[in-house]
Formats: sequence, C-alpha cells, structure tokens
Amino acid sequence: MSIRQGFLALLSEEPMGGYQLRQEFEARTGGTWPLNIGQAYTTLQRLERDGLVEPVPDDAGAGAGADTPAESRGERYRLTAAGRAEATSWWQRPVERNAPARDELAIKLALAVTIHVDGHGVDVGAVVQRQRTETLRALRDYTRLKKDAAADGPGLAWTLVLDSLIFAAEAEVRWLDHVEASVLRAAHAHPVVDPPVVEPAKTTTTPKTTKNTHTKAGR
Amino acid sequence: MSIRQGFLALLSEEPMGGYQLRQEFEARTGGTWPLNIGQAYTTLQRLERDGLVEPVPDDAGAGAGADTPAESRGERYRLTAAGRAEATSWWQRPVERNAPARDELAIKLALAVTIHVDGHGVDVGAVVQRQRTETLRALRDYTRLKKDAAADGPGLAWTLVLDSLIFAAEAEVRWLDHVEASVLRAAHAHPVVDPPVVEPAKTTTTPKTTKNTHTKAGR
DNA sequence: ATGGTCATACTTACCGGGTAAGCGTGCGGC
DNA sequence: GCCGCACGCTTACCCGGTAAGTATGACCAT
Repeated sequence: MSIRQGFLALLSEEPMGGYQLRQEFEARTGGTWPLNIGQAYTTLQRLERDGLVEPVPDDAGAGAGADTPAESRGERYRLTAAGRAEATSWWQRPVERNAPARDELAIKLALAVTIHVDGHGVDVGAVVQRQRTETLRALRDYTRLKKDAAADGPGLAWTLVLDSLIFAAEAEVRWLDHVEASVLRAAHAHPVVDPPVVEPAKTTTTPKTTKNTHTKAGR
Repeated sequence: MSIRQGFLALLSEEPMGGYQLRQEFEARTGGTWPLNIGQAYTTLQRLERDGLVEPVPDDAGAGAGADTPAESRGERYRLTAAGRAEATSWWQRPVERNAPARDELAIKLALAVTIHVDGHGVDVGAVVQRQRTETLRALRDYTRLKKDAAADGPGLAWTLVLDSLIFAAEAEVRWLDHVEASVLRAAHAHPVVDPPVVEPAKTTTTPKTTKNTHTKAGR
C-alpha cells in the first residue's frame, strides 16, 4: 500500500513514468527500501486500472512548459481527479494501528515461552541474547549511516528514515531486556522442573558451562 | 515467513492438523494476529510440498499413546527430519534486520518533507500531529489490554506481545516528536518562502488559527 | 565510423502472504 | 427432530514483490 500511495504523492508534483517514479522514490527515501522495477510498473498499471492515473498525451508534453523534463522519453502518467483526491487524503489521515502488522520476532518470543519439546522448554534466554546481538549490530549500522548522512547532507528525508529505524531498534532492545526479565520473574514465581532444551552446541566452549551455571543460579 | 516458522515450532511439540494449528497459533499469541483458515491450510500445503511435514498415517494415531488428542478427527501432520532441523534452527538464528520491512509511516514522512505541489510543501506538522493522535490512541488501547491481560492471567505470551506493541508505539511517538523538532530546526536553518499547503479544513475552528499563528512565530 | 558499456524503459512469469466465501460433518441444546 | 455452532477443508482470487529478460539510446574509447 505504501508504494502505491508514494507514487500518488510523487505524481502530485509532476507527471512521471515508471522508471522515474522508481528513481524518485529511492532518492527521497535514501535507498532504504530498494524498489524492484517490475513492482514499479505493476503498481503503475494498477493505479491506471483503478482510475487514479492516466497516460499523458504526447502533444501535451510540448505545451507543458519549460519545466517538463525533456529527458524523459517513455510513457508518462499524471493523476486523475480521483487520484489527486486520494493523494491529498493520504496526508490527512493517519496510518492506522488497529491491526498491527505481523512481527516475526514477537511471534517467535510468544511461541518460545509456550513451546515444549520432549518435556523441555525453549531456551528463551539464549534466543533473546542472540536477537539482542543482532539488533544492536543493526543499531550500530543505522547510527553510522546517520553520521555519514549528516556529513554528506543528502537531505532531511533520509535522516528521518534512519531515525525511525534507530528509534525502532532501540525499542526492540528494551523490549528484549523486558522479555528476559519477565521470563526470569515467571520462572521464580512458578519454579518447574523444566530445564531448557540442550541445544546442539557448535563447540564445547565456555558459553555452555556459563549457561548451565546461570540456570542453576536462577533456581 | 513467520506463520510458516510458527507452524513448524508448534508441530515440534506434537502432530496437528490445519484447524488445530490455527487455534494454537492464535491462542498463544493472544489473537493479536488472526489467522485466516485459508492461509493456515495453504501454509501447511507448502510445508508438505517443501518436504518439511508429512501426514501422520491413520494407524499411527492408535499407537501414539494416551497423550494423542483423540478429539482431533481431521488429517494430521508431523515434522519430517528436515522440518525438525528447520524448526530447531529458527530458535538459533536471530531475525535479521539487514533489510528492514517497508514502513508506510516512515515513507510517508520522508515524502512529506520533500513533496511540493504547486509550489507548496506538505503541512508536515499537521501530518505529524494527526499521526501522533492515532498512535497515542493505539498506545492507550494496548495499555488497557495489558491491564486486562494481567488480571485474567491468560499467559505470559500475550503480555509479551502486548509489551512489544507498547514499546513500538512509544518509540513511534518519540520519533514523531523528533520529526517535528527536526523539521522546525530545518525551517529555521533554511527559511524559505514556502508556506504549507492550505489543506481543505473540515471546520473553521481554532486549530487553523493556531496553526497560522504558530507558523508566523516560527519565521 | 564502430563497438562496447551503461542508463533508460519495460515485460513476463512466478512466488508468497493473505482473504472471503462456500461446503460438509458432527454434536449439543432446545 | 431441528438448528446453530464447532470442526474441517477447499477454492478462486488479490496484492506485494522479484528475477530474468529484452530493447533502445547515449556516451566513450578505439
């Protein structure tokens, strides 16, 4: 849905073809979400099918004034009245949060605290620790990109996108800490002879020993 | 991908049919993400096509012991060796954040700060304000559900899912505040005769006056 | 002048997530 | 006995998204 709305927003500025729309979309979002060219044209075709855009007649290009990009030589599209109305209404209504998108990590942790295989539970602490490592890695990447973006000055838009990713990654780390604390608290409240699955270790290293010690100390 | 992995995780506990998988999935995630029955069966069929699950022979049910749910009367599936390996590896690898999922709100704000229609920019402040209102509303909903969940005690899993939604909503509100501050800062640094689009107001109320005053004060 | 490379422009067949509507059976309650 | 609901499943479709392929034009090196 967001590519579709983004195309309508970009076309409210000026008529464009599929290739240009893809370029503008990626330029203004800092390439965070690469847009496959096949999807750009499919989305454009669906917008045309739904009556939100129409091809610009060829002779209209000549009369459109000097600001028409002359270097664009493919088929160009412009908004219809319905398309313009839809583009305007996008700014005016919030992105709804009634049905949050499925989140693989939330599903994973929700299942991890309930799944038992052969009488053993999943080692939730290990799952949380590995995820925290990955999320902190991503956070460092975003922070570094943010510094580079500020230095290069490619624009406010991309730094805002990076900020969104940073805020989300920080929230995820906090949530993982919270999950870990909640699971420990629940284990204290309901001590069960329920040792975590002994996961097949790649190497017989200290982590395994540490894990066992940690589990015992938690009792 | 997450439904698929979730089914593998559930089947690592015991064989189940499509209807049961759907029920267990929803029960353990608190119904946050309703699972369409058509998707449950399609996902199950794809798992079978990919050799990760196989039907349980009928006679195997009789010999499976007393813990086999006798009340399930449809086709049941169990993990193959490949399926069990895949289920195990899900716990062991983090959910990667290299290619973050497209986020309509981040796209929207990135476009809002760059789009100009007929020489006017988008009223980013208004977009942020409306979105903040919706996100705070969702946050209140999640917080209320959290209180109810704690009272009923349906389980740790659902409270963890609610916590995830709460942490994410709080991060989104902070990001929106940050966007608003960044846009104001940028406007001060590069004052441009670029008034926001006068959006068609539904009512001639104080907000409009406030907005005009605010914009003037910002110059 | 020619050839190679890259940007521009577009198509196509497909995959996976997801849905609504429909159908059949069995069981419990009235 | 009948109705409604739970259980069980199918089907046709929509939408987001992709990789691979094709064609043309411009530019640069030879």
